[in-house]
Formats: sequence, structure tokens, C-alpha cells
Amino acid sequence: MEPTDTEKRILKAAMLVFERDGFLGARMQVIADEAGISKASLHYYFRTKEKLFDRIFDDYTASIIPLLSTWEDGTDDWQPKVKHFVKELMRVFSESSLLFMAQELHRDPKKLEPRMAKRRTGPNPFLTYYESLRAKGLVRDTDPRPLLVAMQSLCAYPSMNPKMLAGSLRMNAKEYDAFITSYADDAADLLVRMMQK
Amino acid sequence: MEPTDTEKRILKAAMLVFERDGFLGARMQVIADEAGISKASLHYYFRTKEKLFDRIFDDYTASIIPLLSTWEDGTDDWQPKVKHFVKELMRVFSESSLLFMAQELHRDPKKLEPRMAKRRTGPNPFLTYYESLRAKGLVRDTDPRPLLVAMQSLCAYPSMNPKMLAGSLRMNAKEYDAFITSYADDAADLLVRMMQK
DNA sequence: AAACATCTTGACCAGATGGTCAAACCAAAT
DNA sequence: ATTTGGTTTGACCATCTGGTCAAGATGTTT
Repeated sequence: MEPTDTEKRILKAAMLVFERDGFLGARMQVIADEAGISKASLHYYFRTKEKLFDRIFDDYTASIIPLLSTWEDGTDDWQPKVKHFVKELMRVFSESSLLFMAQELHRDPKKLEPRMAKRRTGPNPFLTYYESLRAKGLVRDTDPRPLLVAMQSLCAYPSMNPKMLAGSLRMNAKEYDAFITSYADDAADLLVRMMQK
Repeated sequence: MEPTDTEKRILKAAMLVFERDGFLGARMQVIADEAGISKASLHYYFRTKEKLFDRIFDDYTASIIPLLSTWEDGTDDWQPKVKHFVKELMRVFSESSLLFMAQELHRDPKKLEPRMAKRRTGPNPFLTYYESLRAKGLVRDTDPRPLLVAMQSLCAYPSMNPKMLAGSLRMNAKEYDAFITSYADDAADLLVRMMQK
């Protein structure tokens, strides 16, 4: 079944509201208003708030989790890969949603954690890729797990907590946006530095 | 006026509930239950939900913002300072609250941003400290702002989004906790690598 | 013990909230 | 024109929510 136009408008509105107000704070009436339909219509498409939330959350996991695994093809020329990956990651994260997912995972881990786990298969591709480079002596001889954490941190945090970072940098929203654009390159360089021999 | 015992219990309970459910999702009855008093008593101490929230939020800013400025004393021996700072930062962040602050700043920036700004005075101490080291040729000759972002990212993200990171590392909560303890040293080392000539 | 100030609470209220439903609407098929 | 199927909605409901208040408890001063 293709999603109808109305359904798409609902999903877009629901993303906006859930992201800003969280599952508990989101109001069905507000989502309906944002989508330009009545609350009864909203309930016609998604019988309950929870079903609508589940759809949004699962769409996010479906779009983010696979991204975290784009290290499959095994060229040894790793530096361009890092740069490309960092850019991709930051682009996706900049459309928010990570803060939302973290918050909801924190609020109801029992329900939401298994749902994310379902999307992951096998060991983490970055870790295995790094180990293969390490065996060939092409990168620094170190445990790649802190590097994985660092990579996700550098890419995710600036878009998750922009207000606080902008404050530390004494920037307004506009200056911060411009800064973050160029930051993608800096982050990639820093990561290369972490991995280099 | 010293905070009474009951007031302390209220604040502790409110932190727990606000952190988990957010301002919109938090329920005064739940906070009262958690504090072991009646809802009416809760309203006796804090007339409205908003006043209670403001108190919690301001307490957090008061405890976090000053921490971001512990680069005052100007020894040129910067490496131990980085290590010490990273440990301090991660210790404070590990008691959660950052996710909460980011979420609330995202939900109502107009109200909350000025409140954080009030705590900050002058330029960022890390940036000026790095510039002084840079002028003496003791560190890498580079714009320190991406380094500041990297530092906060490395320290903040692992405690803000533990579930997703643990998933990437294919760890359960217990393994992740153990990993993060040792990660503090790794993060400090990575930061030193970023700053070294 | 009486007067006083400070806490504590059950009962209550007005407004909001998720969800339901019968009636109306509308386009395509007959 | 009428039927048929999916879609839309105003009105409605039970329950929940932040907040109030009068009455009582508790402790301190005189």
C-alpha cells in the first residue's frame, strides 16, 4: 500500500511535534492541526497515539541504523572513506531526530531497545574494517572501539545539542550553522589524526 | 534560607521525573509520590510546575556551566590539564541531565537560552588558553574552535546516548558502563593527539 | 494552655486529552 | 440516479491534570 498524500502530511506533522515535545508531551490535536486535518481524521489513519509514534520511531531507526554500516567495500584507501562517511553522517544527523531517539530510548528503553537491535546484524562494520587495516599495518595499532565512539560523538553531538555548543562558542544560531558546515571537514581531519600511525 | 529536608526530597524526585519524562510529560502527582508527600504539599513548596522546573533547570546550569570554564590557571603544562578536565567533565555528565537540558533547550529555546547565557561571562576560557599556548608554539597551529567542539562531543555524547552507542558496540548496559570508565582515558589521549604539534 | 506560625492533606474544580461514533461527504461504478 | 466504498468531521465521553482551599496536624512561644 502506497502512503497517500494525507498520510504523508500526517507523518511529517507527527515528526515535527514528536521531535519537539516527545511522546508524552505531543498532543494529537496539535499534530492534526499541523497536518491540516481534524483530530478524528488523524485517528482514522492511526488508531492510537502509540501506533503513530511507533511508525515515526521505526522510520527513524530504518533511516539511521543502516547508515552506521557503510564500511562494507574493503578498499585500503581509508582516509577518503572517513571523510565521506563523516559528511554523510553529519548530513543525516543535521535533520535532527537523534535527540528525539535518545530521549525516547531513555524514557522507555524496555520497549524501544529491542526495536533498534532488530535492525543490526553481525558485528559492527567499522570495527571489522579497522581491524583489517590494522592487521595490514595501515593504521595506528589501537583498540578501534574508542575510535568508533569518537566518530559517532564528533558527528552526532554538534547537531544534538547545538544551543549549548553555540553558547560555548559565543555564537548566535546563524553563525553556528555556518561554523558547523565547515566543521564537517575539521571533524574528518581530526578523525584521520586519531587513526594515523 | 536553607533548603529543608522535604524540599531536598522534592528536588531529587523532580530531577528524576523531569529528566525521564521532560517538562511536558512530567506529572506533579508522580513527583509527589516519588518524594513521598501529597500533591498538595508539593504545590505548597513550589506553587506551579513551571517554578519547580525552573529551579531544577537553573540548578543544572549552575552546576554545568562553571565546569566548562576550568582552564583559568595558566600553566603551560597542558596535557595533564586536558586529562583532568576530560575526567571531570565525563564524571559530571555521567549523572545524566545533559540529555534533559538539550531536549528542553530544543523545545523552548526562547525562554531557556537567555538563562544559560546569563551564566557565561567573557570569552570561552579554553579558547583563550589554547591561543596562548599556540602563540608560544606549544600546540598545533590550528583554529581551536573545532577542538572545543570535539572535546565537548567526546565527553558528552557517550553519556547522552548510551543506548545507541552500546548497540553499535554490541554491548549490554553492564559491559558499556565498564567500557565507558576506561574510555575517559582514551578520550583524553585522543584529544591530546588532536592538539599536539 | 492558649495563641501563633508553619506544614500537610483529602476533597474538589475547570480545562485538557486520547479516543469513539454516527452522520455527512465525495468520487467512481452500476 | 443510485449504490457503494473510502474518507472526513463535529459532537461527545471517561479520564487525567495542574492547581486551589478549608480544615486539620505539628511544633514553638508566651
